[in-house]
Amino acid sequence: MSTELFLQNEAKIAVEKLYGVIAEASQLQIQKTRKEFEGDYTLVAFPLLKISKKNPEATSQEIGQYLVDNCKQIVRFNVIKGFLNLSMSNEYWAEILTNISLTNDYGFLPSDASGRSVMVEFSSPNTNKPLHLGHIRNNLLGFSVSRILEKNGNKVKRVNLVNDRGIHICKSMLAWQKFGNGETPESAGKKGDHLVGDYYVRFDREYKLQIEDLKSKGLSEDEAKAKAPIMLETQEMLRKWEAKDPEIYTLWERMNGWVYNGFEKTYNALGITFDKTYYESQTYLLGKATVLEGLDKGVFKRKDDGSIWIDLTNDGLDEKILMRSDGTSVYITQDIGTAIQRFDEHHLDEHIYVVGNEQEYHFQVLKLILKKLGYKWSDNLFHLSYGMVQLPEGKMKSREGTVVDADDLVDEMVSTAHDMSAELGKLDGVDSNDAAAICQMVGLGALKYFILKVDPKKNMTFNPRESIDFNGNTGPFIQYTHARICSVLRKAEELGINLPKTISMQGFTAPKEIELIKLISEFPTVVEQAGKELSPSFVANYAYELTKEYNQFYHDFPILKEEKLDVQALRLSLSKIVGDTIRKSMWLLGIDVPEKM
RNA sequence: GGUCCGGUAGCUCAGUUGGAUAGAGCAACAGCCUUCUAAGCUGUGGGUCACAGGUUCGACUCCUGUCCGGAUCACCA
Repeated sequence: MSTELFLQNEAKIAVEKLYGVIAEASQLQIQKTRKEFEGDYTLVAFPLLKISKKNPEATSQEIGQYLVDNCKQIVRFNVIKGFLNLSMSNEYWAEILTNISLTNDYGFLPSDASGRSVMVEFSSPNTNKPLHLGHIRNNLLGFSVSRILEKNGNKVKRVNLVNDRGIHICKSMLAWQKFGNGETPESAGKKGDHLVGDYYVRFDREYKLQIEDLKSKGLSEDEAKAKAPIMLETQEMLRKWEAKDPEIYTLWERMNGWVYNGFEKTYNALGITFDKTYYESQTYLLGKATVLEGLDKGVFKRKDDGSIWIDLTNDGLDEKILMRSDGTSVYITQDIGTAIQRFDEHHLDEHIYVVGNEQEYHFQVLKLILKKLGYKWSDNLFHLSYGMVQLPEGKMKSREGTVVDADDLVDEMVSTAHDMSAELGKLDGVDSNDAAAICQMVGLGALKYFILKVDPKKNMTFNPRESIDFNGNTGPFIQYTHARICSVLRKAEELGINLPKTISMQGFTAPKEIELIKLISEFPTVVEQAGKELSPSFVANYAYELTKEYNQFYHDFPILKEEKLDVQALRLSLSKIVGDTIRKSMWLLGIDVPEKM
């Protein structure tokens, strides 16, 4: 039980004994005491005035006195205005710390604890261009949220839905066919996803030229766009693909294969894995039967041209098309089918889609349609909608070449980590393999932390130069502190100093130690909160706060050099547990921590 | 135009059932390594929490309106 809950209970008893009224939980507000006042936790008196019928000071005074007299864990109190500040006993904190050190994976629940099964879909790349900064946010969020949900006691399945078909895929195929001269990733010395991306850009260039050409011949913009020969050819290619034309199909498989090899490298570099990968080419026909069923049930209606629609105007939305007049399906048709299939096959309790906020409307519609079709689980579909990543100059635009490429960015972060480590002399005498591993960890740590510390739903600005920071509120700062702690623990072992089994209250010498225990004891609540809100930023900000607090402690107090043994024991235990908590927090973010750096 | 999201220090961000004098980092300046890792620690300066009303003992937080920015409302995905 957290200290907040404990105190809330004690305060409830106090209020009942003193005033004969059982207070509501909402009237018993416990919060951490602000640093400038003495005390650990604070009871806010204002909501209780109606019960006590006394002024804030008198009410606080009475409750404080009662608690000190009747609760051995509370040893002191002071009242400032309407705030009752309570101090817990050293024995209480020693016991908390002992319990934490004896608890396996403190703050983490086993994955069957909730009995719930959750699917998280994220990444969902197109196979016509390489991953960029926007995908990085998506991948990091999806992966971290999966881990957070797992440690909240859920069974989690990470899935990727690859958009491997459609007109945009044909564009890069056609451009390669026309202008590629048989170029391959090997012959070009390029990652496959980058090579294919180049042809996607090439298509666009060609397309624009043809549009201009047609316009100069008197066609309107729209006509030119529709009649450009290269576009007509692409549409023809898509028809052939759908008819499984052998030549087109082979080309498609070949080029997608290049892209998958490229993606795999990027995922590996980022440390991202999936339990299952779905391909749209295998799922895009799903949902059609459901749409026809819905038509029979009268949930949908058919227009004169044969297209099928749902009218959502009564729900504050618009009309939405579900099947084209030629009988082909649109994007949402597939999502309807996929969702039904996944809930049937995997007995899911929840499904989370990690997709950018530009698709909020889409998921709103999807949930509503499934609800109208009678699927009760539609309430358990969540769109984890995250904001855009912008550059200082504004939005990234692939056509203007302002996108930040994922591979380039990772490389740049790692090489900066390398430069900085070398400059600081951190790599002196370190084995070159170890050094490379450390720089990898640090560079990626900087990038991942930078992105995950921001509330997912907010847009964020990424400055390629300034964002590569390794001091202050950054991943490397947290990693560094972990390495420091490891160093202390190594030294302790060398000196034959063992970690104590239980912590003695005599060891407390400073409020800083209690401050640290307080923070560590909040870890389970942080994990829970992050899971509830699907927000890794809670964990990131917590890790930073804990780290900062520990560094102050480390700076001000000797650990191994402390001569009083019970004090030394406490500080060593505390260091160990802080290190563990940092590592676990960072693990939840998908960030590795080094033992040396 | 309708709907949704955001606006907090020069910059990047915290601030969660409404609580005390709104916090960090970066950048700037000034200190601290014969002592467990200085990628650290300490200090200084920096704010009309977009604006105006309202609710209340108390509002960055809740409500209404206005302004600004973004997203979205395709027989695209």
